[in-house]
Amino acid sequence: MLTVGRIAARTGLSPKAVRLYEANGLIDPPERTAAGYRTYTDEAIPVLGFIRQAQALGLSLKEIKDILDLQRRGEQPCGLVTDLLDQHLADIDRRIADLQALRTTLQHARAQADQAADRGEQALVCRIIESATSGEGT
Amino acid sequence: MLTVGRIAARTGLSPKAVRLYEANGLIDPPERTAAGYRTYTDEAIPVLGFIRQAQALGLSLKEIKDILDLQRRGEQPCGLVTDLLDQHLADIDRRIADLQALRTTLQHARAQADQAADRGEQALVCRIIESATSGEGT
DNA sequence: TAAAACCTTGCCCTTAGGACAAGGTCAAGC
DNA sequence: GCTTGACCTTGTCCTAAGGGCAAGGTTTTA
Repeated sequence: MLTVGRIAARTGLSPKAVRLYEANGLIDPPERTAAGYRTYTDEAIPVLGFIRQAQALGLSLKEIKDILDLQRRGEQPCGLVTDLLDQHLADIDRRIADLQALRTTLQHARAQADQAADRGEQALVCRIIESATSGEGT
Repeated sequence: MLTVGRIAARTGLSPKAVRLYEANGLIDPPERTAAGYRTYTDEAIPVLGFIRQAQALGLSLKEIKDILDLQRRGEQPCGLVTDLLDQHLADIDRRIADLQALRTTLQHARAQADQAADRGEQALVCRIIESATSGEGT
């Protein structure tokens, strides 16, 4: 009997995650035993694998659901998928740039630390942070 | 009267954020008017500015609180600050590397899209995602 | 004096589950 | 047949850092 724990183990997910995908409409609710246990068929395995892949590409559960919904309605989701991939690519570029700017700011702040340590200075809290004049968050 | 809205505007924060910092112990609870309005003194302004700076460097509220607690106890927080900065620097390097790997994977997946579009293929959902064989999350 | 603009607390919402509780159920061994 | 351990069920609370809204009280301005 392919219970939630077993199918989770087979797809590298946690049982909780599998139930969450069901609750969020990414996978169809499986049959239940008389006692209420979820019983999956092998058909569910590749769908869960797909979800894992898509998540690894940075897609959110909602985006993955939209893709799966399209496909379940018999439409070809490739257009949506390419759009999403393009968006995420642009987003990742932005985030990399932000992190690199932050890295520079942090390094600058860190460099002040040693100098300040020598002089035993202190400003409001620690000159190290206050001297970091321009920093954009993630 | 320096109300929460005014001090928030003066420090570039939202009133909600200022109240949150108070609830989380980053700033001291200010005096209240008879009606219960928070009334700040000018002394609170640089502290809020410090919080903003530290956040811009990627520190969490909890980390910032630890720094401020040290300082309020009269100890010099520079040691903690340098430790935190070093940790965040290493963390940022990891995240940049992860994002760059993800970017490569995404680009690979995206490149498949156009080819698949030509052939009108479809796999489980869309070959685009399933062909992205190795992808590590953020 | 009346209305606009501000303040108060409290609650629900966001992501993608993790941890835990209380209780029911299945599989194995004796 | 029965026990025990491993598994399942639902439900709740928790994460970070607030945003948004509601109901109601206050201050300020016209």
